[in-house]
Amino acid sequence: MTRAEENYIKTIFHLGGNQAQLISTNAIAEQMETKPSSVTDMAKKLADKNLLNYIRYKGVSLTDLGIKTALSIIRKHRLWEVFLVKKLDFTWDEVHEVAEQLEHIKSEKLIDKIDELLDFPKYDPHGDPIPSKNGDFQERDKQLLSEMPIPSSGVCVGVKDTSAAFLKFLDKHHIALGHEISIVEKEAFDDSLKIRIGGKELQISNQIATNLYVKVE
Amino acid sequence: MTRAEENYIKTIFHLGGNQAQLISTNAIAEQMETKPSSVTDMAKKLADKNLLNYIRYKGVSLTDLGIKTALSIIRKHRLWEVFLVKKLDFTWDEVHEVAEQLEHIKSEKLIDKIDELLDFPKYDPHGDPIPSKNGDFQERDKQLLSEMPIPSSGVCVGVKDTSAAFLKFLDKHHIALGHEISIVEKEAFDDSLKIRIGGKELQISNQIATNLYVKVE
DNA sequence: ATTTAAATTTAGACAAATCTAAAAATTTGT
DNA sequence: ACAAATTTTTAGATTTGTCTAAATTTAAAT
Repeated sequence: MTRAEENYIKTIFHLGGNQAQLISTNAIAEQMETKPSSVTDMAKKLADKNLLNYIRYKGVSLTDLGIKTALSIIRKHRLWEVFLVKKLDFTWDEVHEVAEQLEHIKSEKLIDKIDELLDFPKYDPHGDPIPSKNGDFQERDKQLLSEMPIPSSGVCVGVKDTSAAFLKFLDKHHIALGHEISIVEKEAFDDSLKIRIGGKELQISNQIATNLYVKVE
Repeated sequence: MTRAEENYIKTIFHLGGNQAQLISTNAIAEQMETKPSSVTDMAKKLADKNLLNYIRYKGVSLTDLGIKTALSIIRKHRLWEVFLVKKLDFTWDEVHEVAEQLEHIKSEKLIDKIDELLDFPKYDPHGDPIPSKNGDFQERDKQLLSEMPIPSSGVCVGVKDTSAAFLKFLDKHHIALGHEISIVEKEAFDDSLKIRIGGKELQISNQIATNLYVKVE
C-alpha cells in the first residue's frame, strides 16, 4: 500500500465509509484538499484492490478489508500521538502532523512494541479511542457540551476539533481532559455557556461548546 | 527534500562523497540497486539544488550543504536504531530496515527529543558514531580484527558488515560490542584466527575478522 | 595510436498521483 | 417533467522517479 492509498482509506473511514452509507467523491476531495477527478481515479484503483466498493456517480464505501486497513492506520496514528505526549513531552496541539507521518511506517513489531511501552493505552491525547491490534475499539459514551442539560456537569473526555488553534485556546483557559465541568447557565441569545471548571467560572461560546465532549454515564 | 533525494545523498556520503573524491554513477547505481541512467538523472537534479557537484562522465561529490544534509539523515537513522534497541528491545539485526523508514520523518523536535530520551548516545548499536545536532562526530579509533598484531587483544567496538546474517552469527557465538577479544594465533593457510572471548576459545574465518572492529588506544 | 571495451549519458517510454477543461450523469427547482 | 445547476467522470497533460535501448565519451589493450 502506498502512502496516498493509505490516506484515502483513512479519510473515507473518518467520513463514515465504514457504515453502509456511500461517501461522495466531492466530500473526499474537499476533506483531502484535492480535486474530485483525482478521487475518482483513486477510487477505481482502490476498488480494484478490494479495499472499497465504488459505484459510478454514487460514491464509495469501505469493504471489510478497507475497514480493517483503516483501523490499522488509525491505531498507529493514535498510538504515536500518545507516545509523543507521554514519552517526548509534546503538547496535544503538536502531535497531529508528526503522527501523520509516523502512521505510515511499516513494521508490525514496531507499533506493537510502542503499544507495550505505553502500557496499552485506550485513548489518544484528544480522547479518541485507540483500536486494538485485532481492530476493535469501544467509542466512549460521550456528549457534546452544547447538548448537555442545564444545569448539569460531567468530566471532559474529548475534543471534536483537534486544530492547534482550538487546543491552544483550551490550554489557555486550563481546560483539559479529565477535568470536571459544570454547566451553570445558557445564554439564549447566542447559546454561549457559563461553565465552572477548576473552581472558576468561565463564559464559553457555542463554537467552543460544540467541540468539547463530556462523559455520560 | 523527497525520500528518493535523501536516499541518494545518504548513499553518496557512505561511498565517500564527502571527501574530494568523485563517486561514479555506476558505483551509486550498484549500491542503490538501480540503473546508472537513473543516477544520472538524479545527479542533475541534486546538482541544481546545490547538494552535490556533478561533472559529466566523471561522477559526483557532495557540497557542504550535501554533507550537512547527509549527516542529518545519518543522525536520524542511528538515533532511531538506538531507540529501537534501548527502548523497544529490538535486536541489532532487526533495526536497520525500520530505521530506513524512520530516518525520513520530518520533525526537528522529534529527533531532538528522541536524542534526549536516549541521553544523547554517541554510538549506534553497531558501533557507528552518531553525528551531533550541529553535524560533527568523532569516528572512533578502531581497527579491523584482521589487521591486529598477533598476539594482541582489544575491546570489540563495531561491525563493518551490518547484515542480519552476520549479526546473528555474532550473537550465536556470544560476540557483542564491549567484549574483550584476544587474538591467540593466525592460521597462515586461510588467515583464520583463533581468538579468546568470554573465557572460551573460538576459531573464526578471515571473513569474520575483516568485519569486526576493535578499539585501539 | 588505433581499436576495443567499459562506463556514462541521452532519448524516449512508463507508472503513480495529480491537475485542468470538457463531457456526461444526477439532482434540484419550478 | 424538464430546464438549470450541481456533481461526477473522462480525456489529456504534468511531475517524479524509474526503465530500456541507443549514442557518446572515456579508459584499456595491443
